[in-house]
Parts: sequence; C-alpha cells; structure tokens
Amino acid sequence: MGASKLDSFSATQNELASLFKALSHPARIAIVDYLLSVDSCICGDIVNELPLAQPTISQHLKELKNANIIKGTIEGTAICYCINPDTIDTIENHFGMIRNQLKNKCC
Amino acid sequence: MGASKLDSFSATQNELASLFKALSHPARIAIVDYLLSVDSCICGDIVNELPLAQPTISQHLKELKNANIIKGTIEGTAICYCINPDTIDTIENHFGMIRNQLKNKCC
DNA sequence: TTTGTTTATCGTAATATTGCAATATATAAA
DNA sequence: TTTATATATTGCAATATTACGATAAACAAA
Repeated sequence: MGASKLDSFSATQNELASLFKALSHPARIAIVDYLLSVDSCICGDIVNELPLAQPTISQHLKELKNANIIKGTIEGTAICYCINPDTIDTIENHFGMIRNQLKNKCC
Repeated sequence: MGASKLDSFSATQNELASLFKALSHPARIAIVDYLLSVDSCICGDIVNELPLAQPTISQHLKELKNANIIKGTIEGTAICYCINPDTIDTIENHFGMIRNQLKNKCC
C-alpha cells in the first residue's frame, strides 16, 4: 500500500497533523519567518527573498493558506499575505495541553 | 526536480521543519496522544492501540525518536518510550516568539 | 539449547511531495 | 485595446513517504 490511513484516526488528530504538515517544509518556515520580520503585511516580494521559482512559492503559499496559517487579501494586482494569529493560538494551546499532561508523569 | 532544497535555508529553519514533519502524520500524533494518556511510561502495546502493523508503528516510533520528540529506554525485552519534555519546550518557545513578533503587526 | 516475546530492518508497491518551465488569468496603466 | 505586472494553474520528472509481509536480532524463560 502506501499513503496514510487517514480514516483510522480522529478528526482532531488529522487536523493537528495537517497543521504540522503545513509547517514541515523549510521554505514554508522561511515564508512565515519573512512575514513576521516585515513590519507591515506587504508580500509578493517573498519571491525575491527565497531561492525558489515563483510557481514553487505560489504553491507553498497555497498550502499555508489552506492550513489557515496565513491569510491573503487581494490588493489591486498584488496579494497581501499575513499570519493568521488564530491558528498560531490553536497550535500554542495544543502544546499547553501537552505540557499539562506531562506534569505528574515519569521520564 | 523534486525533493527539497535544504541547503538553501538556515539550520534553524531546517530543524524546525524537521520537528514539524515528525508531527505531521496522524499516526504519530496518535502515538504522542497515547503516551500522554498512559500514566506510567509503559509502551510496546502501542501496536494494540493503533490500526497499523507492527513494522509501521516501529517506523513511526523511529521518526519520533530521531526528532527527539520521544525517548526510549531498553527494559528487558521491551522498550519504554516516553515524551521528551525538552523538545516540547523547544516548539512551545518557538510559538511564543511568533506570538511576540505578532504584537505590533497589522492583520 | 530451544522456545516464545518484543522490537528492528529489508524489500517493495502505492501514493504524495517538491520544483519548475510553460502557460493562463487578472488587473492596472498607457 | 495594448502592454506590463502579479499571481495561479498545468504538466511532468525527481524524490520522499507510507504501509506491510517476511525476516532478523536480542533477550528471557523453560
């Protein structure tokens, strides 16, 4: 076979895995880093920042957008992408829960 | 081509991406969930908990171990796997930094 | 030593991801 | 309308991931 047995896991487990998958490529981490470093939410020039072709960047942006990690607003010809703080919260909360469960454990 | 251009990104970006990649599969999320739900750090029976064959689980455990998300101690014939709190810290800190950078931004 | 138990590795098929050239689409400006 | 600019989509080759049967390795108990 191959390809994961998604139906065998809970919705939450699949959603979390999708979020992490969206962040599992260095180019996408670099895009998030760049969006955080830019003071205003101007974008598009991400293509000039990363050593990847425009279609590749577009693809990575699409994945980040599908995962709700970034959001894009059309601004004339350009598109203004920026981080979606809600999704950051979701992930942060998950690790908070892990931290809570880790108390009272061995290891 | 295909396969990612790892050399083009910073060490930190690659390391973070690797961490997230280790968490990017529902089976591995389920393993982490299970390890958190079990009071003591007894393992091995993860195979009975998940709808996957033993070699597949072993492979997923290996990836989690390589990413330092879990650690395993040999205990006779069995191996006791448990969460590595240090790596949880690392990821949590990263999101803390993102949260800080997000203040004073638009969106 | 032989047997049973637990975990790891190998080999391989099915599928998914990555990257980019070529091209399409959409809008602004001339 | 024509031209330039910004982004998305398509198609495809290279590579990586996922899953598992078969088998190996490591060790405890009989």
